[in-house]
Amino acid sequence: MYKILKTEGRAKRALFETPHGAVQTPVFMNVGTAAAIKGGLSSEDLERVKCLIELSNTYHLHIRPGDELIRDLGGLHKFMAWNGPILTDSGGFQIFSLSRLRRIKEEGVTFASHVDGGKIFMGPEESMEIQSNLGSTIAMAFDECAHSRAEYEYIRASAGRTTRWLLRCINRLQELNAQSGTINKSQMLFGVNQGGVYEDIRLEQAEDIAALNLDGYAVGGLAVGETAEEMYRILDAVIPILPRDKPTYLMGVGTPANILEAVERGVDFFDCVLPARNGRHGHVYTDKGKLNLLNARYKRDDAPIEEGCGCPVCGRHTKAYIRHLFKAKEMLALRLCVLHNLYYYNTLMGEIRSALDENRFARFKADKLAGYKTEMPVDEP
RNA sequence: GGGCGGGUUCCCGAGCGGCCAAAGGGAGCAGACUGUAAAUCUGCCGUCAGCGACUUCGAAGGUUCGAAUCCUUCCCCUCCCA
Repeated sequence: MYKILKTEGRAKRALFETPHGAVQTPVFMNVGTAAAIKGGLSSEDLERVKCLIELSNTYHLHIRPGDELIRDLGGLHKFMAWNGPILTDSGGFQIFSLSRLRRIKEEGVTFASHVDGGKIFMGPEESMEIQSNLGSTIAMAFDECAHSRAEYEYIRASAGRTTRWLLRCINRLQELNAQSGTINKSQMLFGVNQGGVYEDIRLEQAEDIAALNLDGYAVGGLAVGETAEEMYRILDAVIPILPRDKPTYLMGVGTPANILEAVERGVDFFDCVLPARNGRHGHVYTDKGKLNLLNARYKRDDAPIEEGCGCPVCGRHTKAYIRHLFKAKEMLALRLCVLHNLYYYNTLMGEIRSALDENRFARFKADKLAGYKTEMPVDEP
């Protein structure tokens, strides 16, 4: 299922086979939380920007339109007309991001729906049932993504609970996969490492879940307030503990620089809202750094976002035009920038894979990072 | 020709003796955004190098310790009546 093709230091170049197609890693998962890429992209656009795997969210689809409805309509793949692999996030992140609207207990979490304020209970079993109804390729274990500034004792308790929840996820998903009527009977499960910025908690929790023979292992709770250096430190400590013969997934990360650093440390899967959100906000990625197309300096710039870029946008449109679209509040502006950014990310991953294939990743990474400092605005390394 | 209501900082628009460089929008400029409550949020936005000074509220005079706010004249705009 997961086959390492090449390694360079701790970096892995692998092939992950799924019932919905093979995924070449390292890979960036394109985030379509509510079964759509924000900015007005369709599943057809995902193909155009070379997306290899899409990510949707359990919590959002459970609230609207409802996972049972999606199951009745044939599952998420059919619903959104995307035949490639889909990973569904468990709803765990919402425990963190809807912090004022929830209560956490051992059984699970009670949320207030951000849509209508109604109470929603979700525990490991509920999350698995929802993800089973969605029929995604990979289900994520229901975890708690605590804030990195949380107290040690809280993080310790939270990480322990995440491990106990994982055991319940495994059991429930096994049952669901065995049921008749289940859309994807070979739905896979990734567990999540937690522990904030505390290495001892991280390591202990990682050892606990590493013993569970999951389909993959995620590192969660990073890029949520700590510095990039702390994040890399945690990765340095945790990744070696996780099974090397299983894919690893750094949840919610990150900037191109973050991804390069994490690949070097052995991460296979990434996902991040940045390319889509920044695109909607007029920020676009290039090999020279991130550009803010809203800036007045692009008013008369008749060059594409990036010279030589093969995306559906750069061959046709200029920065001046896209800036005008933003100023005129045309939704095309958002769409064009998201298309470019996703293409940029997916292409970056392709370049990373080629570099690993040819054993020149270290050099590639150094060159790329140096390039990001060329233009004025650059993401935090 | 008579009458009503008006002219406020780039635009719209509040203010109607001191707490007014002047509310609020818009535009403009810049910043933020990392498992998406996010086509969002924040800051700046008369001039000068300052929490200080200077120049502004159609124009010119005047009243007052003090005026965008009151008075006089003038210029312009809207609407109504002839």
